[in-house]
Amino acid sequence: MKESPRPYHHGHLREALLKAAEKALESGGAQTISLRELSRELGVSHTSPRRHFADKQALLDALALRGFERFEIALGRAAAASGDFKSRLTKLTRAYVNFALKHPALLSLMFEAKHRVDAPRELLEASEKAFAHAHSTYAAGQAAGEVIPGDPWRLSLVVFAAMQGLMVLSTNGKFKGIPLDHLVGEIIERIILGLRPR
Amino acid sequence: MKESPRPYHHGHLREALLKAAEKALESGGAQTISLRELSRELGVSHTSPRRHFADKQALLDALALRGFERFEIALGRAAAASGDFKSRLTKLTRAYVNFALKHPALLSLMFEAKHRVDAPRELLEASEKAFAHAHSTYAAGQAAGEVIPGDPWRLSLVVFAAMQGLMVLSTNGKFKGIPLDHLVGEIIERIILGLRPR
DNA sequence: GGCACTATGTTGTCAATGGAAACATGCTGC
DNA sequence: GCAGCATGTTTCCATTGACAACATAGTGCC
Repeated sequence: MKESPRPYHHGHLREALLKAAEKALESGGAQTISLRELSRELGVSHTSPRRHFADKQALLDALALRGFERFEIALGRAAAASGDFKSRLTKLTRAYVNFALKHPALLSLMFEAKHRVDAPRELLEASEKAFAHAHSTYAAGQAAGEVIPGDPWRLSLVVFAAMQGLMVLSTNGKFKGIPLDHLVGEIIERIILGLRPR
Repeated sequence: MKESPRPYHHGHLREALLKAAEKALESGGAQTISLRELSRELGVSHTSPRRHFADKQALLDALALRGFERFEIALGRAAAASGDFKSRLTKLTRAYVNFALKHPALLSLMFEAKHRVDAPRELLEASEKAFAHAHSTYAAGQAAGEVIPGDPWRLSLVVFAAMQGLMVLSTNGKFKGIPLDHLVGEIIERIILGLRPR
């Protein structure tokens, strides 16, 4: 039955919808995603998405959730590197920036979804999990005496906030014509100076 | 004719639309703004907004532009304060955070609008103008020998990026239960240490 | 082996929306 | 006082998200 011209059941509709939605997201923002448009692309009827997502928002939330999962993986890989605090923090930060540059619309969607008052708990948890990698990197830095004492969450906030803000303040991956990539090192340098015990 | 039950011309429709749109924005996000809904509230026909805004996006852009203008005023007032670099930077940063906490949805809209590929030039200029206050604060700090030399734009980026990120990473005005207000001083402290000549 | 159950997709329909065109009204400058 | 223009209205259309009722197919149970 797999080869019949059009099997009644799509088979992987949920996956296919998410994939198509992400493509649409990257190429035109969350606003431009239309359930009917997606259905048309996939050759299914315009209401079939409802079997998998109660709501358009539910689809967007699912997209955000997968975003956090991939984000977590990317940060996790970077955090696993060895080296001193500075080099580890740099790796982590670059992973962050790379993700943000590769999936700008997705990242926006992720944080927007997280900030909705009725954000699903799953989403908040996925976000926590991803940022936990920063927490552990800081804790290791503290253990090695390279970082002042204090709540690692609060310390890590400084760098991540700076990176996140970097994205928002920049235009088209650049700030005043300078590629973000070049700025990462500089910013980390400044911040680490403020974190070093003295 | 001003007192007739319903004058044919509204008189301040553009202003009224912007005002109503901003109210809707603050209470439900840009998504929830509907031109027809706004028209109904104002008691005009559902197509009248088109006389003032070619497009829904045009209305949102106008909203963003006014946001940048008010933002610029707030930062300008803070930047005008006297004192040493740290106190001036703190004032500036608090102005930023206050604005962000008071108008979260507007701030998102502002940066989103600025990032659109076809963002109107006006918007970019308004954004530049607002952030120029940071530039001048840094330049003054350098002149007084309180800040390391270097392009003030790049230096100011660190603090503003951190603040902007703080907003994005926080949830409901708090980070790990700590009000953002309390974090501002801490973050500035860390960053200034990295900016101080040594 | 057959039959109910359930998951998945479809058809038909609705109200709301953004947008466009043609028209109405009233202000303003000559 | 009138011609032209700015502003608002009416009417219409295609698209959209959502809903209900129905169709199809795969699964488990006897």
